[in-house]
Amino acid sequence: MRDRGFPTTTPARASSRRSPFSIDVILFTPRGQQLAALCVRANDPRARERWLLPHDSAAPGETLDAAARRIAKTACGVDATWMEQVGAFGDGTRHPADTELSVAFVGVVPSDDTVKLPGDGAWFGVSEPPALAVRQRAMLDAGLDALRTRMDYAPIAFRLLPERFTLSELQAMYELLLGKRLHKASFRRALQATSLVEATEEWRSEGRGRPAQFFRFAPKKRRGARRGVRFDTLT
Amino acid sequence: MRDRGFPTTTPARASSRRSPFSIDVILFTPRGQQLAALCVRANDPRARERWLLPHDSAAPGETLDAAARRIAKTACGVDATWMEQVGAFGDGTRHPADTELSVAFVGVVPSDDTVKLPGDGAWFGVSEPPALAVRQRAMLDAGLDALRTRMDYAPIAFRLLPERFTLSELQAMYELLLGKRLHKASFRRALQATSLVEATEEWRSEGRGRPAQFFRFAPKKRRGARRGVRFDTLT
DNA sequence: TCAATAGTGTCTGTTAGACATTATGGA
DNA sequence: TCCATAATGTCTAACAGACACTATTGA
Repeated sequence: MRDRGFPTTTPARASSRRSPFSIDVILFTPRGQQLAALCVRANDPRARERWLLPHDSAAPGETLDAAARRIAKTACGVDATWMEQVGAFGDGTRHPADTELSVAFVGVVPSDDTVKLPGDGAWFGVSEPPALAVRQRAMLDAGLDALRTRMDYAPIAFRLLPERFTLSELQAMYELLLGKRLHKASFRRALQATSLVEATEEWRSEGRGRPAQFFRFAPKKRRGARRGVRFDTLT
Repeated sequence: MRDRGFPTTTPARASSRRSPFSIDVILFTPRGQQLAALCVRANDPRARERWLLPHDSAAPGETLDAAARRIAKTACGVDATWMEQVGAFGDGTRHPADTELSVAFVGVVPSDDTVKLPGDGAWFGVSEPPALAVRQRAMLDAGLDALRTRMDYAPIAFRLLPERFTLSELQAMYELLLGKRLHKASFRRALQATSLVEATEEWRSEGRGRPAQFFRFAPKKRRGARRGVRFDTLT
């Protein structure tokens, strides 16, 4: 399943010609009440205790995005349900592939899909990351920042939920991704205003309290200009 | 002035070993009522009519940011007053340096500094860009997007104004950067709330109407949490 | 005086956040 | 019945946008 004819996620240093740049993937999944990031063990037998971000070089003719998705699938066994580029990292920092440059991608996989992980991978809670090479540590931090920043512009939370979900589940996912609690009534009002979800006829039966209605992700066209002059988070 | 011992901004293709990636700079300046982007003529005598974004490879030991600032200064003669990385571009698209990958940076220079431009450069209004290689065109578009997006998080407008400026000048700069008109009273209220500027004792004498007070950029600590649950511009 | 620009006061509709209340099922 | 969770109604403070008004200079 993991050998798809492409190089492995932790390429041997001894490869014939060194690649000019690596593509590194920061993959997140919900785990408990916080996010976890995927790391893999070093292939190098002398450094089996070191952890790395999944990375590889791009195959000839392969787009950056395709390479990142391939690396993610190789590392965790399933396709990422959302992925975007974070940026390029270099500046002479240390990287396990010894490349001058690395292009970081951030992605997510639903937690249901993370149960069976290839043997050399492990999920680390974002609050206790393993020791990484300097450049990969910078990419991990930037990946988490990018994930949270882009939540406002991409339907990331929905890509981590099943097709049908309750509003409480959706709110919990937003809280987990953002790392902070949200106000229930405000959350639902804001959600209502965006026309991102539509109610289904199904209700959840299990559990103790009042049943919750299931919703599905169904974004409507889009709304007019947002109000305001925002200077918000200036330096 | 332009020959600083580094490669020129439009390196000859015939260089001994091809660089693995280029660094490309999208430089903007206010020109009239809109932004203009800097392009340079191709060095290649067969293609003197082609335009390019300033680009080069990074020198050994040079950081990405330092290289981008050097390229910008070489291309327009003065230092950029703000610059950030946009991202990595590749995917097999055409690029004048024939590299597999390009790292784009976006920056700004005040319009006062753009009067004397090295001979092979020219400013193009963002609404009429010249024909560029596919990858550079993508970088130009992404650079403008990045500039406008990051205005809310970086004091870009202030980097395009002299140390002392009037609130009308500041608002005009925001309008030029964002490409849209803003409401005067709301603009000033929002500015007040951010504590980004402080008044000086100086007033502008010139001109017809009532004199305007000069302000200076002087950001105070930073404010508490911003309100709200924002889903704004979801897909 | 008028023209032009700077700066401010006030009103209104919208919304975030808080709180309370109702609704509905299981134990 | 009580408890737990879902869902909604109402109040308030903050704020964006609009408008009008005052202030101060030069022509």
